[in-house]
Amino acid sequence: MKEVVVKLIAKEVSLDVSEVENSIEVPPKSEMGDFAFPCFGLAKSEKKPPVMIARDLVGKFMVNLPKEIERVDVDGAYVNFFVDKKILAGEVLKKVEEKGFGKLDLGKGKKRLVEYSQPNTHKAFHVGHIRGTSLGESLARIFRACGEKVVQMNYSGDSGMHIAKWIWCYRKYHKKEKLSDDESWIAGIYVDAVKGISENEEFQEEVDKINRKIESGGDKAINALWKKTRAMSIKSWKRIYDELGAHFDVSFFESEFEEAGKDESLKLLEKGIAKKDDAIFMDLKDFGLGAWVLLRKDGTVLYSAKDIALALRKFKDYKSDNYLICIGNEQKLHFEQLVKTLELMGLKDEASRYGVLPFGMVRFPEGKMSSRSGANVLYSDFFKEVVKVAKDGLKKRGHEGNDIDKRALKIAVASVKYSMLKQGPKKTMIFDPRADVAFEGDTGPYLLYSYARASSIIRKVKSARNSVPSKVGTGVPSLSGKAKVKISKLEDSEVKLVKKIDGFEDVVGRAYEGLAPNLIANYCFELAKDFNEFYHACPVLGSESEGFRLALVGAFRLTLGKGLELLGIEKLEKM
RNA sequence: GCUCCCGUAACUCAGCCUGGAUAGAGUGCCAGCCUUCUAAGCUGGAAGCCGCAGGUUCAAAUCCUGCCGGGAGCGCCA
Repeated sequence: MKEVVVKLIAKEVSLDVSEVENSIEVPPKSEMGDFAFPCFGLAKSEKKPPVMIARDLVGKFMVNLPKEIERVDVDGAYVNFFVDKKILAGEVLKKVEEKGFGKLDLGKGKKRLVEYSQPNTHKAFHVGHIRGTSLGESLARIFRACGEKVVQMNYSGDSGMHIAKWIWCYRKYHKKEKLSDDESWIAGIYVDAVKGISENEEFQEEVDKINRKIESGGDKAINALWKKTRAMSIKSWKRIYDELGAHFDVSFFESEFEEAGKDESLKLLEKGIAKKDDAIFMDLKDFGLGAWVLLRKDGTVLYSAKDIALALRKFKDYKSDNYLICIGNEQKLHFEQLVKTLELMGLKDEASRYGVLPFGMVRFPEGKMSSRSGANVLYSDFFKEVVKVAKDGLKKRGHEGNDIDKRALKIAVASVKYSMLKQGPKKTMIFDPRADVAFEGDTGPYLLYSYARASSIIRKVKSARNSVPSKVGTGVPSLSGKAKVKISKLEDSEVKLVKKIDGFEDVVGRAYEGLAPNLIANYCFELAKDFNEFYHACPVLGSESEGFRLALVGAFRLTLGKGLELLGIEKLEKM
């Protein structure tokens, strides 16, 4: 539809097609038209006031209006175009039915590695991880929808000082307690360790000693304890990832990169790329990136060195056009230091393919949801609450059934993921469990509900068709859309919905370019809103335009379904 | 002190990349709508020096500069 308008304008104006295309806008109100062309920019070259240019253009357009355009109008310096809604609706329904709908080729042929989630063993999987996991998963899906080959990668911190602290604390204060895979117990010991060390400086020396023992692998008892507790943490993530619908093609652990990281650091020192004083470090002050320590003064390895080794592994085994890493804001500098170091190592090309998407912290409104793990809120504690709210909601509305727990969980996950994704990734987000887990308005459950409503209509038609097969040809129209549906005069809410559906691929493209799943989330909400307005204004079953409306419901359902998939939110046929 | 991010309605946020027509949602508040496809819904209303001050432009929430306020980071945590 837009192309028709573009062509029409380009013929009369001294701009080329792409310039016209970029300047076309959608008017703020639908009564003003479907497309608008502002004439301000032409004033200079035409040497005429914009208002007059607009008036002249409209005059020219009127002479030979293509059938897709109903009429043109002038409003100040704008030329407004009104398209034929029936033709538009027909085109949109046809487009949605096509196999490749929602698939773009912006990233065709591109290979990408996405690293995200990165939980630490022996520490809490907290709400910040939920944000990162949701973001990374959604991005991976968007990349794929745009034609990229994507490898989803997790990288977990199973080695390092935090492990030493945990083991130190367990052996010193909690030895009598039975090892448990209960998250809050595991996280609690870490918190206890941090507290203990901050109270007595000598304790850090004890921890350092354990750290050296872990790294050298010489102490059998410590090794066994590490192995066992590590496995417990990892086990607890499996359930979390299942619930969150996160998928990883490959999982790496820090412990795999200790040796290589150490070797690489020593090599850098030998080559004079790294420096040594107390510790071995990269001097990046000239680049405004400070100093980046690779090995401690006792020679043990830091996560910086491990990240270098990991990067080399990525380049070697997962050669990609882009290596994206999705991490918390507070680690931004660290990765800038990594990229600069790779550059200094002579890996300029690879370094330039490294991309960092830092996301903001998740905070809670003051005084709420504090937990024994400090400022962090554990995944399990938090989700228990949300699921309960979802289940109560289902019961309150009479949605019983033996799969109520399953549905409550899906609703809870949708709620949390949606509120994590609907905001721009950079922003520090204030997560108010009470508000964000409310299920009304701009929320995940609202999307699920809208989807379920559409599904319900379609179910009704199908069952009607099954029970009265003889009527197929007359009363109940085809759902496949292959049969032509008659489109009579459209209601406003129908037009609105059609136009919104039409905008889906555009949004996917922008989300892809901007690494911004929030655009898709916002779109899904608008789409659902338009559907609900339509749902209210236009009865489907038994109406005169049943055929068209059914097709429209189907198109909506399909589009929202694709949007939810890109967000990594599981659909629900029934609430 | 330096670097990065944020500042839009009472609250939580879109819009800013790529400047255009009276700045949009949701929540909360007020007033309505369930004998009709799921009321987790729909309709209407009140509510804004778009942090402040300059600059660029025919046109600035949007671009530039400075300031103010909040957050994060800045060598042996990850």
